[in-house]
Amino acid sequence: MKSGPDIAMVASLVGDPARANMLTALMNGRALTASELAQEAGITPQTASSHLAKLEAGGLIEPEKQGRHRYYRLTDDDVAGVLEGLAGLAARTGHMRVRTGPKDPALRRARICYDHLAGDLGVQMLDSLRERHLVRQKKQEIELTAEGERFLTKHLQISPDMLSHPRRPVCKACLDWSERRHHLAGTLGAAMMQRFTELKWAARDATPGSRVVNFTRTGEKQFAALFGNGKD
Amino acid sequence: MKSGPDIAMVASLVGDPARANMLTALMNGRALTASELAQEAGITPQTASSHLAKLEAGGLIEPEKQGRHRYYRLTDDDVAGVLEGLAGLAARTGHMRVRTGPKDPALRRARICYDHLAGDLGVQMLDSLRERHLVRQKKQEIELTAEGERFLTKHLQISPDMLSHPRRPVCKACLDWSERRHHLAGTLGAAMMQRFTELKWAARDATPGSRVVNFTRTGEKQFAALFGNGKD
DNA sequence: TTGATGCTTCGGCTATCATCGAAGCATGAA
DNA sequence: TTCATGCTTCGATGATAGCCGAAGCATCAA
Repeated sequence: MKSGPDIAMVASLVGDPARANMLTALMNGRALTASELAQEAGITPQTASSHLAKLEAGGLIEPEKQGRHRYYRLTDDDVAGVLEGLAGLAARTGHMRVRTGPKDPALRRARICYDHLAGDLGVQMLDSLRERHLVRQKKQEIELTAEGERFLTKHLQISPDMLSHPRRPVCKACLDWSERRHHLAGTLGAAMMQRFTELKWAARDATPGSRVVNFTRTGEKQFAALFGNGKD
Repeated sequence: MKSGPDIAMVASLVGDPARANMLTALMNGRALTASELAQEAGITPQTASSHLAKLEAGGLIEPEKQGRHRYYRLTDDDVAGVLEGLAGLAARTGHMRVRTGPKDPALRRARICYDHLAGDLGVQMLDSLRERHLVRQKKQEIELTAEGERFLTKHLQISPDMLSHPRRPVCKACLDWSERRHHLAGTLGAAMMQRFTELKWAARDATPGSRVVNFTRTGEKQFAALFGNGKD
């Protein structure tokens, strides 16, 4: 007996246009919120919720809860590989797809996420802190090391005492919207962003509602000196 | 704008259980007839016809007409690769599938296809003829070489004059049912099969309706001496 | 020719499933 | 607390598509 669903089961998940749009939106590795995926697929949040539950049950995507948002990402590279394969088959039979263009590059580079720095530079900063053992990260848990405390005091005039808060962690990994990686949240993330502003290294964009963060020329140099990865 | 179907289009093709069963049946590379695929999927020929048309339009399978049969095979290895990927994703989420067991081994080994030899030995014979340049093959077109004519006369007492027929080609590639490869049809294929019978190398199985061809012990040796590939 | 087999097309039935409105939770802010 | 936001569940609707019976071609055999 042919038995159960097997490949038809997982293929039918990808077979729905709305779900396929969501999955392709996740193809670049970024994790997106449920609402963003709904908009990406052109459907209402209710419908998207139903689709996301199915995709998750099918093992194609994994959720990560973040405040009142719910981020979804592809389970792993195997899923992305199969999607690429399907795209390849579709492309050669003439079923091309118009790729949704890249978003605002400034938004990708640096922006405000709640009250801390996100985007390319935000991810780069946490990477740098981790590599130099100024913080220790286990999944979403981030801990400031003694070496890290000294670093903050010396270079940014941030004392560890300032960071304690009754209901908010000092450090926290926050999933980045434009990158697939984490950046630094928590009271430390907020304090650092505030310090960057005070030092006139960066400022939020003047446009109302914009989340873009503009770095000054000297600010960018200072930032790169502290957290640079040598690429810039 | 999200534009058209893209991966959802091709994924939905695989997403239907009946079509998925057909495709998995084709995964081993063999080409199957429409009716066989219908049986494999557990549906009526009409329904299967509709599915096969869609799969063909989607570029997943390719037809090869053969008499009143219509053989289908996967378009290429890319398709098989994507199917394997999907199977992998399905397997790890617990959606295993019971593989359909192998068919009658005797039928696979040697059988009558219309009036010529098919099965493992039939494919092996054409392979041998091709390797030794006794025939030249381009796709389904097969041509007997001068060297081939001498070979036939010497070893099987088949003269080229016997083979001409007003409406039937001397040589023709015929798609094998148990192998994915071609075997030799045409008046030459028929003449060779007839000669094997006359020489008492082989005989059709006594069971009525059976297409199995039984080789005698000496017949198998003689056959292997002429067309062997060294494996037996 | 007549009959048989393999496959396709047509028409209608049915069931599945995507979709959205409305309401219900959960989290965070004031 | 009260309000707002993000997401989910429930219920009903509507359209897509798989399915089969019947009939129509095409191929092969006698």
